[in-house]
Formats: sequence, structure tokens, C-alpha cells
Amino acid sequence: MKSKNHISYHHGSLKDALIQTSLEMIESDGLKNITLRKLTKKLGTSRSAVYRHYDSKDILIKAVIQAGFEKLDTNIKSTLLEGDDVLKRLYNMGKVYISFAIDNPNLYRTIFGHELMKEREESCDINDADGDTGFHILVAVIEEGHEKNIIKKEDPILQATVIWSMIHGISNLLIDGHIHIQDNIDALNELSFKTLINGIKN
Amino acid sequence: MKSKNHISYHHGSLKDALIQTSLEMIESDGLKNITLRKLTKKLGTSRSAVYRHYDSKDILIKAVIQAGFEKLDTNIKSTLLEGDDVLKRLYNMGKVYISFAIDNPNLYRTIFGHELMKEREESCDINDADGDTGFHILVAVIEEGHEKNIIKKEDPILQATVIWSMIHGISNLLIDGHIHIQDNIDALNELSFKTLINGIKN
DNA sequence: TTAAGAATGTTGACAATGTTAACATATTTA
DNA sequence: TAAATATGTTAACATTGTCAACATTCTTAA
Repeated sequence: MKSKNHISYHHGSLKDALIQTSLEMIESDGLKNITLRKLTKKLGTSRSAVYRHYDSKDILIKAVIQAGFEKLDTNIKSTLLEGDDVLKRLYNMGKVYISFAIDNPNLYRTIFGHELMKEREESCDINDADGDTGFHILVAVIEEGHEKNIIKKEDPILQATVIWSMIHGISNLLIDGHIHIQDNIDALNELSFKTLINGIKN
Repeated sequence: MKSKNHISYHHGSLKDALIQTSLEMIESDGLKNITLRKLTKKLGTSRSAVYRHYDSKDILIKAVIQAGFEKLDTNIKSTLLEGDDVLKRLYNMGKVYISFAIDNPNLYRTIFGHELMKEREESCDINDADGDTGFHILVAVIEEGHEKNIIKKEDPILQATVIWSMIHGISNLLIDGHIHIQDNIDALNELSFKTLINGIKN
């Protein structure tokens, strides 16, 4: 027998739509408030349809987190590649990174804080020699600073890790409310950058 | 009628035991795997007994997180107060802090990453002028460095925030597996400290 | 001391949730 | 076009947090 509405029996792009809608729901309500029923209701399908594309809710969430990482990574990369001045590019990257966290606190908290991501082996991994993640480009920018004699010649991966740690730490503390003097974000940006630069520049 | 076992009808210190056992369960299995039934089974009480002490599971978890913070804070404080050399104390604090995160990754992730803690107003808060949290003592140590002309005279709270951010960032990246060259932890400690110190010392 | 009341613990029930099995419909392929 | 595959639906289930009604122990005031 024909369905009452066979046109929409198949969603068409449910796999992607689940990711996108999950991203939106995480940002507006937090990960804890995502249920398969709420999620699929927004997409006009039934709860179980999810299982045609992801083996479990956890695996869906992993994919959502991966998409969140790529969103952040895209921002970082374009900033790191924009302009000539090495130090300026590092400074801008830090600002963009922290802004991303401030603008998407729930998403940021989820992609970095989720228990499922404990043994994440993918991008941003120091062990991978090649690749074009934001972290790899950060390392490349530092190496450019080495060649131009702007940055102290030490292990660029360690230097990148130090920079990333500072920026990541600030982002976390800000969105978790441990620092909540919004007025002083600029001052914090300046001092942290100055500290990093004093530490690494020639 | 008498209970079959009236000696243990009342647990005696269930309120505290719930916190302690939750801390252990978080560290061994992660927050996601704590259920009231599993938790209370370990303590020999029924699920609902929890509600005599905490209004909801969320509120219990908040108390557990608070206890986790205090555990970390205790470590930090004692390290910051040990010895004379200001820079050495800062260095040791960083090492102890990062070690805590490495030794208690699930706990660390939970206390800092939980959605419930978004608008945390308690300790470690920059806005509180007085108090004796680890953060306050960190500020005091920096001020000591100012007086002794060891550390650049800038806003000590901002300086403390920069230091904390770096250490917190390293801790997070380490336990989340974004940095997993265990061999290089020492090198990372050294470089991050050198960077911080070059940035702030006179 | 003892009776009342407070504190603490138990049991049974409920709605919400993730998951699966059995079935239905659409799309692709041979 | 028929078979195979992909995608979606419905019904049912176990688990979970929560609450109401009841039981036991502890505390306190007379």
C-alpha cells in the first residue's frame, strides 16, 4: 500500500542533516539536552531512522564532534594563512580561536570535553608528521618564523603546543566562567600574547 | 515490626559516602557511567536514599565536582606555599597541577568540562578580591615576585590568569589525547615554563 | 523515660530514553 | 522489470531519574 506521503518517506540527506541539527542543538541547549526523539522530530523522521546511518547515539555524537572540530579548524587555518607578518598571524589566530570559543561555548566544551574523545587519534595530533590541520599550519608558520629569524629556533612542534595550550586554556577558562571579567578579555589577550612572544621570539 | 537488620538500616554517613564513591566511580569509569542504582548498590542503600541528601542527581554531581575542585586546590596550595624561591614555586606548582590532571583524567575532565558548571561562581574566581583558593595564593606568590623584583610589575591577576591558562591548556590537551608523546612531557613542561618566565620575569 | 516529631531509608510506580526486531517503502542494480 | 539494497516506521523492552507512600531510626521536649 502507498504511504500517505511517499514523497517524504525518505528524507534524502538525513545523515548530514543529523549532524547539522545536532550542532545547532548542542550550541543552543547543550549536549545533555539532545535526545534522539527531539532531534528526529526536528527533521520529521522517526527516532529509529538514526540507526540506518549511525550504529548508536554515541557514534552519531562522535561524528558531530568531528564536524565541530573541522568547523574550528577551518577558521584557524584561514587566519593563519592570511597576511605576511608571522607574529601578526599568530596573534590573529589566537584572537579568532578564542572568539570561536566565546561564540560557541557549548560546542567548544563538547568537542574538547567529551568523554568519548579520550583517545582521539585524528587531526591536531602532534605525532602526525604531515597533514593540513590547523595545528600543522601553526607549526609551518613557526618554521617560517625560524627561517626569517623572528622566532627562537627550538622544536617547532613543542613551540606550537605551548601556543595552542595557552590559547586553549584561556578559551576554556573563559567559557567555563572561571574568568568572567568580559572587559578584560582584551587585556588578557594582550598579556598572553606578549608573554608567548617574549618567550619564543628572537 | 523490627527490620531484619536494623543495625544497617541507617547508613550513618551516606551524604559524604555518596561524594567519595562518586569521585571513585568518575575516575574509574567516567561520569557517564554513574547511575544512582550502581552508586547506591556500592553503598548498600536503595536508589531513592540519595534524595534524602541531594534534591537531584544533578545537584549531587555538582557537589562531587566541588569536592573534586577542592582536591585539586589542596594540592596546588601546598605546593605554592613550599619553599622560598618564587620562580621555583611557580614551576613546581605547574608540574603538580599537570600531574594531577594526568593521574585523574576523568575527574579533571569532569570538574572543568561539565555543563552544570557553566556559571560557576565559587573559588578560583578572579572577581573575588579575597579568599584562599589556589588561585588567590598564586596571585600572592606573583605579588611576592613583584616585591622581590623578580617578576615584571603588571596586573598580578592577569599574570596569574596567563599562567593558569597555560597549565590548564596543557593539562587538557594531554588528557584528551591531543598530545600523546608521553616522552616529551618533560620537554613541554620546560618549554612552557621557560616561555612563561621569559614573558613575565624581570 | 517516653511520646512526638524529625531524619533517614525502602518499595513500587511512572515517564523518558536508547535500542532492537519486524515490517514498509523507496531506490538502485542486474 | 525483478531482485537486491537502502532507508524509514512502529511496537516493544530494559534502564534511568524521580516521586509518592510507607518503614525505621534518631532526637528532643515534657
